[in-house]
Amino acid sequence: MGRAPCCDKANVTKGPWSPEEDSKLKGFIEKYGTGGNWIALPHKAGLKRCGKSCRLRWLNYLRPNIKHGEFSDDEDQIICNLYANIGSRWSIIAAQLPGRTDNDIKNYWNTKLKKKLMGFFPKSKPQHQQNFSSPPPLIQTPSTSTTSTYYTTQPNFESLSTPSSLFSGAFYQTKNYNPSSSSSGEVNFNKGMDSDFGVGDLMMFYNGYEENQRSMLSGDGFLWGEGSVSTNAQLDYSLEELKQLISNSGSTNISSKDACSTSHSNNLVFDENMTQPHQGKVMSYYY
DNA sequence: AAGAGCCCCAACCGCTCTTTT
DNA sequence: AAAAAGAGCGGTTGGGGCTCT
Repeated sequence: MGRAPCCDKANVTKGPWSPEEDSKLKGFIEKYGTGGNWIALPHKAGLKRCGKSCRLRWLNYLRPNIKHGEFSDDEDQIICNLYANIGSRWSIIAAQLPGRTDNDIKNYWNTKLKKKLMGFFPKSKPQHQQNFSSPPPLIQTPSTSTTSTYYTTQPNFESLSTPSSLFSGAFYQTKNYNPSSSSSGEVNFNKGMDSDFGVGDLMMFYNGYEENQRSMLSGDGFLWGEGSVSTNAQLDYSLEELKQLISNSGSTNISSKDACSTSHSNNLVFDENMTQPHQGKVMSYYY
């Protein structure tokens, strides 16, 4: 038996929101809150909209302190860094960028940032590659007001200085790597870790050469692949310089530097002490 | 000036996860 | 413990606006 629809699809308005609808929704939520029930909210607010649609509209557009418009270089860096570490976990990435929504970041990544970064990648594999015979090193960095906990295969991306430095490490998205959230706002990366190994799809970038590989996720939460990961050619350009390079030339001809930066500019921290029964180490994310 | 093609982004869809009954 | 309901997430789409020819 299929699941009942969340709303009567025949009797709900779809498409762009009108100013009247916006003001009704905004006014209602400001006065009464969401009541923890989005499904019932449109009826109470006098809107012919699906609850999910109301939620989306509120979260992505109407709620206070939403930031629209140009992303700053700092925001670019944070997005790139987190994407390189955790993949398309937009909600988690959005939590690091006050005022930005997951939808915004997702759109920005898909339409602009990805292209901006890809524009730098040569179409050939790098000369030097390094095989992982053991789990990759962890990053431990001081945190600011927010703390994220992930693991990475790359020592760090120095200030996210350039696209190629961003992606010279493993660039992965694995099906077994799904953070779950608790009501306290803590996200635990413990799914799929009950067994000793999980196998997921690993996407890797060899300084621009993209390919899918199989990856292994061990019981203690480390991920490493069967393939190799580029470690060369970090480019210490500022984002502004990169933008200039993009605009100046379609072909990139950038001298390489050491790929492995040693400074720790991000705020990803691995808490080795956090464990859960039967589930090995836990990756935690606080915000 | 007009048509075609492209780009961007708001919104939808369908799925999984969490909570409630 | 199981089922149902609700919340949240990520992928995808469609249309409006912009740019190019």
